[in-house]
Amino acid sequence: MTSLPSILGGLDPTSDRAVFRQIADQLREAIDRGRFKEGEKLPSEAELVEHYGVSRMTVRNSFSILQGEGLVHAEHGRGVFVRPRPPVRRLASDRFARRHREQGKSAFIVEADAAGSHPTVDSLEVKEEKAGQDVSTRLGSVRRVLARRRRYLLDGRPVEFATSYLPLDIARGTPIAEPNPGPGGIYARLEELGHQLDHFEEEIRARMPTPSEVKTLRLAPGVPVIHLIRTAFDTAGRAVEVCDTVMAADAYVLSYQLPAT
Amino acid sequence: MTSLPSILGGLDPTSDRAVFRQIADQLREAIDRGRFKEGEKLPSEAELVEHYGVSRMTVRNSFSILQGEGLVHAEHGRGVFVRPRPPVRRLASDRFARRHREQGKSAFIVEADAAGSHPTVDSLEVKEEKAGQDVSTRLGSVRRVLARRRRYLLDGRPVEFATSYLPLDIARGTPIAEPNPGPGGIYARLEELGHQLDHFEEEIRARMPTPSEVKTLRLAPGVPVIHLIRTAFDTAGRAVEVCDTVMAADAYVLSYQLPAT
DNA sequence: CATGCATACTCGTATAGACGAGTGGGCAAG
DNA sequence: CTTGCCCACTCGTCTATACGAGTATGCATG
Repeated sequence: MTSLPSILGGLDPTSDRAVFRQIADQLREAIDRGRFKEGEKLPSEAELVEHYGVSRMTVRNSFSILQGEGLVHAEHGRGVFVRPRPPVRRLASDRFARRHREQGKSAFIVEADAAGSHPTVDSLEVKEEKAGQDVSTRLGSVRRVLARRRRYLLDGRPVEFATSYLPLDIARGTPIAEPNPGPGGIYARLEELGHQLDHFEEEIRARMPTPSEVKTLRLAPGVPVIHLIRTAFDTAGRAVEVCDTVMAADAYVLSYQLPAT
Repeated sequence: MTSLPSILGGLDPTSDRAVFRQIADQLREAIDRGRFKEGEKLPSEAELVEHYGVSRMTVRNSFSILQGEGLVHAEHGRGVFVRPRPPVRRLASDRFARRHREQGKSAFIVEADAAGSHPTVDSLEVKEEKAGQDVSTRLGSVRRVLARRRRYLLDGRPVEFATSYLPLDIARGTPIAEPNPGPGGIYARLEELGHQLDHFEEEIRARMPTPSEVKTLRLAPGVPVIHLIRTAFDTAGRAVEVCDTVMAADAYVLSYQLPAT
């Protein structure tokens, strides 16, 4: 183990930059330079207190900055570690192409298998409920909807939480209202029911997670979520489904292909 | 002003939830319920110390949680305020359609004007430089590129920082290498130069900002960035431009339209 | 009336100390 | 050798205090 002073330097008392920021800066730089590698343990609070000659709260303050940036994570009783960048899942813009649907398996399963990961779907809930303001508007002023909630996991890690909303007059009494809608998912069923799909509209936001999202996605501090709202339109121009998806941002790259016409 | 106890309730000493989390929970809920409105000042640290009978650091700890969630922001000497949700800028997926280009103004200016905001572009830098690993790969192993850097502001607020990279054999000595490339932007110039555009590819990530991004975008704590990398392809299948964009996530909603074929 | 300063109130930074709780290694007892 | 406990080390939470610095308000002075 290399000695601390050789990695971390000292403080500049003349600087007007707060001490805890200077410490955070030095740790961040050391991480960026690879002096501390992914998954590696940073010096303990006590060691940094010793090295810099500051109080423990000041060191903790520095750590909390890095934690907020998603650079490190603390483990109670073990130490503070450089957060490994987890493998990412790519979502291609053609993931809902009919040709994929025709193969029967869901987009999530197919992609995960291809990437060599072990996909799971859990906490499936299917029920009728009152439509929220936003969903109601998007679906064209419907009052009640069928809601399909599910959570996706990759190698045991939750990465995505999604809810599909469908108008009752379309979904009630069909396979769509079943926990397992069958091969090709609900888009395949919609087309069988005569709702030929025309196009999708996707809205993307990024923000910090709510506490409840932190819980269901087991998010580390400093990890934002990608909030995607997709509306499916049939050839008659009617919105037949709204899918509200919250993804752990550190697990995803979205990819879109746009024509230049 | 309503009295604090009527809004905030007390602590549960039997709970194993940390005191500062309980306080954060109560404040968060009060904000969600609209007891504290956008832009409104929360009770001061001193008031909360009084109300809950805890030390100041504990209260500050609560605030720092809410700040990390992007719910509130502190102003030195003034107080802690509920962060207003700023007006968002929508990026439609047809924003690079040729018909828009033909009108001459840049997409950013047109959209901002339409939304009634006052758009600005600053810190324009145009220079030749060595291509980074990623850019080089995307452009097909070029070594040096023309880099065009600019920052976009809306009503004085920086919302986006973008860099375009173009292969030198395409851009050198053309209007693209000028600070102002002329009406329709560089895509119009590319087509005039014989590089008929075929399609774009966009990759989207979300993450917490680096300190340097916090600075140039003047980001509040708890605001993630959307990182968008767009590659433009001509009809010959060659990548003719890579545009690397970092956006303040609280200022944007991206919108894409996908065919269902 | 206008200016400017004093002052009270705000958050920012830092110290020092205390106890709790999770983790892991070593040692002693079986 | 295995089991189980103790202990050292780690981060988590909380208190109490101190001083600095930005903001706003009102009052005194000109």
